[in-house]
Amino acid sequence: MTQTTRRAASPAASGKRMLSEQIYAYLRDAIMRGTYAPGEALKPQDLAKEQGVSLAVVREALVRVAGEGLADRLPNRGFAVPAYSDRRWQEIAEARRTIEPVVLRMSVERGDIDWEARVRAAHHRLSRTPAYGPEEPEAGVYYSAAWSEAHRVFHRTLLEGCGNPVLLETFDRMWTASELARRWSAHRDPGRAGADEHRRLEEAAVARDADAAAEVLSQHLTQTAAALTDDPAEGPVAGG
Amino acid sequence: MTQTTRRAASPAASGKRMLSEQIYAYLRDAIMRGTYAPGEALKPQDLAKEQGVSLAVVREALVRVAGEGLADRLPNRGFAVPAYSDRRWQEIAEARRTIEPVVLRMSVERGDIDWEARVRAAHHRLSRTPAYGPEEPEAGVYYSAAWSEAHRVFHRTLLEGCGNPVLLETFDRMWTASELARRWSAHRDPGRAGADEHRRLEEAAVARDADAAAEVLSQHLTQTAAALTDDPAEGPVAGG
DNA sequence: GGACAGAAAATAATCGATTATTTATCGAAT
DNA sequence: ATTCGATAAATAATCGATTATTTTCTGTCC
Repeated sequence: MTQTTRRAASPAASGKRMLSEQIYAYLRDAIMRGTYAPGEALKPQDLAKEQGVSLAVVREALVRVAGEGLADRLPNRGFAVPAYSDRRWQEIAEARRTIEPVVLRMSVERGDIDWEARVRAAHHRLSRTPAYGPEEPEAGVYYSAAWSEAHRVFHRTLLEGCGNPVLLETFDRMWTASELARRWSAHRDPGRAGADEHRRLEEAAVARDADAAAEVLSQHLTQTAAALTDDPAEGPVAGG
Repeated sequence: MTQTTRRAASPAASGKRMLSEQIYAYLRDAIMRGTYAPGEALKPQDLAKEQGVSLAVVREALVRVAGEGLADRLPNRGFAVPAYSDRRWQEIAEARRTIEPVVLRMSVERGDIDWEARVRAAHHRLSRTPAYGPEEPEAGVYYSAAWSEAHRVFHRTLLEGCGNPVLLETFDRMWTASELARRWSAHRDPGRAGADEHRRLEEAAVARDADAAAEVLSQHLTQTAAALTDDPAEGPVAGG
């Protein structure tokens, strides 16, 4: 609490030294990592004591988290980790299948050399990052944090050629929802990632084959969804 | 302040009697209506005194509003009405052109009879609602609140046949951003609405002509963007 | 006359405590 | 034994005040 002129307590905290920001980041990360079970109540008092801050900052962080869809809010009943149904996950997956191929097509048509280079770099990093790090095998954690981030960056980079921040914000939102829902999906598949599809995505992108890229992405997303809904043996695809 | 057991102060306030909710609704409406100039600071103290509540509730409302993109937030510098550039508006318009026709196609292919009926109802209401009500001619207000709402409902209803809440949330978000950016766009066009295009949209939808519907919507959005960027004389289209 | 340092004012961020609502507990009546 | 109702505990929502940061207003020095 008494943060009298505390400077850069968190690592690499250059510009933002706002207490609520830290708590927000903590909550977001904790929920995404599966620290709290779905449906579990997020009690401001417990969090405040646990994090050593006042109720106000916890509350502000919770409001932000809820605004992003990472927490449900019931009037006079507080906040809770959202309990995504399989149906919900399918809706998110369908939304991604609907939007991302179109954006990817735009990206391939517009992206410049720098974009191509970044796609190559992102794919390289993804392909060389082990999906399962030597991390502690907590419940609900299926991929290393490094791989999850590399995965996200690759998919985002693919779309960044479109040059439209609004569309990229839409991607970010859906990716977050997708990752959260996937974590708690009933039929989650801890199988290996779709490395081959990622490779084909990269190739189609730098080859400027918009149709092929869009098609591969569409299949990739479809298989991902199928792998989580049906029997895992059917589609050994895990990536998003 | 002293809200000792205040019951249903606001009209039709049945379920939600949360102070922060009211302030949130007020702020959202005020910003969308253009009550505050773009770039203007939203000072919690002033708002708190003005609305008769404490800082905490104003702060919570501001955090929510900022999360929706209806306010900018600068660390240690408070909140402010976002100052959208024309470039920003074009990005939003492009995002809508990219996504909405695809969703409309899906909607036309999936919508049931009930959806058809609601499309007809929404269009009827829109076509019979005067765009310019006898409201006080405040600065920045170009359409009556009733018409704006009917307009939004019509466009949303067109897409609701898709049956995917995630895609509809995306629409809601973009519509909000679009309306806000349009209000403060440099080249705003107070001309009459694209009533004819709305009629053609309705026809194509209930006729189950997905291609035509998507094409008309794409043109509609393109013309709307063009009308605000170029000389207003070029494209006398105002609707979204 | 302009730039700079320092004090003063304004505003943002945070805190501790109060009030209101919901949830849990317990006992009486059927 | 179960349901209903009142009380007690827990938790959410709100408030008033405190602390920290930024901005504004000086007056001085060059």
